[in-house]
Amino acid sequence: MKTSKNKTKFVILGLLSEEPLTGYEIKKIVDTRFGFFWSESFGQIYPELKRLEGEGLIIGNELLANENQSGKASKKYKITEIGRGDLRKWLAEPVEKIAVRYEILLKMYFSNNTTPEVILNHIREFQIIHKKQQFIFDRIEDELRGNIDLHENHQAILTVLSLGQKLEVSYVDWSNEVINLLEGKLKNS
Amino acid sequence: MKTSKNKTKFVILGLLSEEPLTGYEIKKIVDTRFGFFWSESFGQIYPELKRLEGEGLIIGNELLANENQSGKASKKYKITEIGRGDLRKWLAEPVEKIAVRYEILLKMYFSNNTTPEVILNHIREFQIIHKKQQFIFDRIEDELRGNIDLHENHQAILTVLSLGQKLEVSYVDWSNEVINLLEGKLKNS
DNA sequence: GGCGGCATGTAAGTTGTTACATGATTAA
DNA sequence: TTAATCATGTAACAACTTACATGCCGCC
Repeated sequence: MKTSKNKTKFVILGLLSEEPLTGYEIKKIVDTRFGFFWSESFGQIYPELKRLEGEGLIIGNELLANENQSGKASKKYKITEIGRGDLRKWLAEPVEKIAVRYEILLKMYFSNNTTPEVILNHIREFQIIHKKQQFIFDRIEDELRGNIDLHENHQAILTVLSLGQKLEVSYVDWSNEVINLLEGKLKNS
Repeated sequence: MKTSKNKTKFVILGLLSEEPLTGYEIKKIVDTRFGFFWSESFGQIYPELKRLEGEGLIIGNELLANENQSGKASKKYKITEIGRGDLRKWLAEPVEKIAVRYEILLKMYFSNNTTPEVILNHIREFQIIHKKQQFIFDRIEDELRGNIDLHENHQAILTVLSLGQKLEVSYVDWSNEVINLLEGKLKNS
């Protein structure tokens, strides 16, 4: 089974399977809810929405400027039955292996070419970012556990969040180890 | 400080900072040693080597077919002092935030649109892959700890590996949790 | 004789980012 | 009045993948 590329399509279909949305709203949801494991830009979303409408997988409904809360006309899309079919088919396809890029590990690997101080600063910065993210995730978890029926896919959201939390623990633990190691090295020199 | 894009450049400079290499060897090293946090294709490496040579950051040395172990002529590149300067400059620049794409979390998030069995199969597959990877990393660690002076950047390699190991633990733990949850759901239905 | 590994390279296509243009409303 | 938010869309570019062409050597 050949796996489908063009994941933007399925991000859109997946989000529209819950409720009708505009392109702008899709982008916002991807940024806030999927931020730690996915990203999409407007330059991908808008042309893709047009394409999917052309294929009959979604249908758009124009809203006049006075019908929504903004000053500009917008377009709310909803998924069709054909769209749901494509979504289900993709869900059953084999999962593509995770794709990651950690520039920090590249710099760590090549760290012989610079001073320990330079690397230490990077790791400290890294740790600050991930401690913050850890805090945010824990907040989100509290909120979700307090409102069990806010989303119909409540359990799925918690499961996704759970991997995010575990990864943040790994990042913070690892940076602690590296900071200790590098600080020890600096003291002995 | 604006961060440099075009990371292929620094992967090449970084690897050449240790020893002269051919394009083919660079690709092999990226695949085997950086595989879990980075990737480069031939289509990126070969044109980039040409460009870097044109800029005087590296210099290539042609080897005839009979001078190496293959049947084809090859080109060994080594880094210049200017190249080392660029590498050091990049090492001091702020680190770009990690970029990840977990298609499995997308499917998890949208799992309401399919059956628990479909998701369960994906998670089981995911777990098999990451248990294998965990085993491989532990092997590499044993090997490295047994040969302390194989590489001059020995400690850096262990540090990079350490994050890989922690991430694999997260993946395996998480998939265990999800498998238990979904199997429970299937029994109660 | 065929396959896998060594080895280089290009072309075409896809994917994704960034910047820009447009423009109304609301809050500081 | 100015910045932020809502909102859509395109153009240019940069990054990256995939397939292909070429060809020797050693092994089974």
